[in-house]
Amino acid sequence: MSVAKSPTVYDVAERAGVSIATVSFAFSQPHRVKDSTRNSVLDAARALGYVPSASARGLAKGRTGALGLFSFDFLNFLPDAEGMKKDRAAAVVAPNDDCRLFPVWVDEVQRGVELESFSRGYALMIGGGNKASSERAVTDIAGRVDGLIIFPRTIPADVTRRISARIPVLELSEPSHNDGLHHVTVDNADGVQQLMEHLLGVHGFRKLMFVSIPNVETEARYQAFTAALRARGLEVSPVVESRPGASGVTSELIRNLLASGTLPDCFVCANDEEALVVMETLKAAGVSVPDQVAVTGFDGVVAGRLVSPTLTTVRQPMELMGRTAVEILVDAISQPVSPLVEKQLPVRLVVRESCGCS
Amino acid sequence: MSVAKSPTVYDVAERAGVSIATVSFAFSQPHRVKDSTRNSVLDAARALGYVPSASARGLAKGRTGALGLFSFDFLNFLPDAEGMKKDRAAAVVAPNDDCRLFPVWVDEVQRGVELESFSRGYALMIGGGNKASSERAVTDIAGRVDGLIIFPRTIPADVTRRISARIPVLELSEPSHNDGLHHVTVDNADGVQQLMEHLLGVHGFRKLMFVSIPNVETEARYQAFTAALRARGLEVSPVVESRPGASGVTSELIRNLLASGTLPDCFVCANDEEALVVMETLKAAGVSVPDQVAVTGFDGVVAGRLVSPTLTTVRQPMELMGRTAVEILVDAISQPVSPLVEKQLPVRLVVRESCGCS
DNA sequence: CAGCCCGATCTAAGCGCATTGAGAGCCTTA
DNA sequence: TAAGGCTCTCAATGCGCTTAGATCGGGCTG
Repeated sequence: MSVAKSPTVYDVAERAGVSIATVSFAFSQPHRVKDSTRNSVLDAARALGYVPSASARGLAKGRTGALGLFSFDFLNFLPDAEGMKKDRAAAVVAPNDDCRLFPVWVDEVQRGVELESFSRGYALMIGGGNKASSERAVTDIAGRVDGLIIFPRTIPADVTRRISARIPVLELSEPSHNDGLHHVTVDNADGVQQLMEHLLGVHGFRKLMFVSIPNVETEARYQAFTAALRARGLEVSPVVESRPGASGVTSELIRNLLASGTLPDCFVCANDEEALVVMETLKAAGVSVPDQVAVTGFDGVVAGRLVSPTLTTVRQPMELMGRTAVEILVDAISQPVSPLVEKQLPVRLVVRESCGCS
Repeated sequence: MSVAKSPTVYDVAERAGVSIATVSFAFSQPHRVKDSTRNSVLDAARALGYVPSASARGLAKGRTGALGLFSFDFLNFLPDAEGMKKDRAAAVVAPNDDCRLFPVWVDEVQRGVELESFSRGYALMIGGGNKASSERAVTDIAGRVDGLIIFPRTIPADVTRRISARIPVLELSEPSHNDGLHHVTVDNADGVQQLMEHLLGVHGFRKLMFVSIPNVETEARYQAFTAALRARGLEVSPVVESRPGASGVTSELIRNLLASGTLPDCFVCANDEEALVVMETLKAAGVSVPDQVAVTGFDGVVAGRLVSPTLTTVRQPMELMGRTAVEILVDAISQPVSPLVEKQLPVRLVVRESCGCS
């Protein structure tokens, strides 16, 4: 409210009858200042309502004391977001209760990043933005922090390269050769192998199809999928390619399979999001899951526990991924010449109903 | 990785053969610079990997372009957090699958804050910290932003007062007289009234007990609770006082009620968190919900949909609360002498199983 | 052709803090 | 008593950027 110019070190110094250096020391290096002096400085600061400017501090120290997380652009990413924004009134009365929109895995990772940052004394700067302003948005937040975490496939390589010359940058993705970034990811191959052992061994499925948006993450999962099939001498069907948000494509493919009577025993989806679309499509087509066909996912998002049947999946340790990322960045910040770190975390099979287990 | 000092406006200016002012203009006021000049500046910036320093910019402009959100201290707030941290290995294999810990309502509000901030071109600074360093932590983030959002009962009044003299501050709580803060809250009274109409009208309950940690929010809900009872001439039992995280207290009280055979028709809980504790306690005591006693909550968190029976509750428009908060702050930032805003948002009854509906 | 105006660019002065090197007292020690 | 060693404090400088005001060439007008 009050528009009074906010007090600075100068004001505090004057009121306490000392120099600004002493004020600064009183806060940052208490032992260098006599007790009585420090107290009078702190009193003056309190009386004036002094709040140190992080901008000035950051500029002077060459560090901001904050970490950055560049998030997906939910405004474009989430199918309903635009509609929700347009129809604000509707949102009031019928708030978004769709767990496919929140929390997604990004949110769980973010929670881990938050917790670990706070406990290490860093503030967290979260950025996001629409595609159009993407580069602007990311350099904007890069300029505010001492280290940056980014989600896979959100930022062009040349931009991350430029930023990583300034501060350490960690991407939550499979290591990419010589990209100058730290990496934290999960053991995709092992996860799929655990899953396939269950599907092939316990359920005895023989005909399985992989559903995926092709990218680096899903590629690793697909390789493990085909390897498991080949190891048992089973046939490998072509991938069912879906597209983000475009459930139309997936549903058309599934309808074709239905029409030709070539439905597999199980749809192995590259992630939970896909799996939920597939399940919805099957339900709409009157196909029973898991009686007529099984469905599995990968990630372990909350939505998978809310659908019926509940989703069998491979759970990623998302909070831990976030914490680990912070840990690596903090180390890199304190030791600027340390080598790039690439860490792979374990995953865990979560058997629920959609594979045919009860 | 590279420890090369990162380039500044000076470097860019030199390479482009212009003054630093021109570099600055090329970015912030493109129309003031001739096209050819601007291009050569941008080329130079790109070639050097220039990333503007937000600290310097913030200092020069007197604004940071970021909003702040001061979060609960989850490290102390969440019962399991400490254990999880200690046993990191366990967290890897058995990550936290408990929806009572995530997402809680705070997280949903945060999502709204994020989305609205991004779409308005603000970055979001998230702060948190342990109680010991609370004041330090909050002034730290206050020093980094142009406006601050805080959750109820997280920060002492004298601290918020001091900060609000510097930047606009909004608390997500019932307005408190003359505290110098903006407020966004929900219509607690209306929510409870909708709920009570359902419980008294549809279900015909006559004996209801209120379960609560007493504070400003729950007080408003309790008042509406007693008002509804009195309006129908029903008796008002004393509040069952619970304590955060201390399910022991609640369960002891409930056990007493059981022993004395004075179980009510329904436990009306001040929020979902309480309700989940009550349901768990009842289940442990072998009492069937909703057959022997009904339970209701308030908030509409995800966990309420995952328990069995699913939780009847009053849903707050959490994402909208976050968005609204940002909206108010952004206005306040652009018009420093505007009056304090207090906004109340509508809520909605969500009837599920725990009240006895199917 | 002098006088103006205007666009494009530059010069210079901070923004609020951290930090270095030096000064001012004061206490020890020889 | 002088010299040396402390402790506490200060003056001064720079961090990288924005921006008001000055400058400098044209192009126009009369």
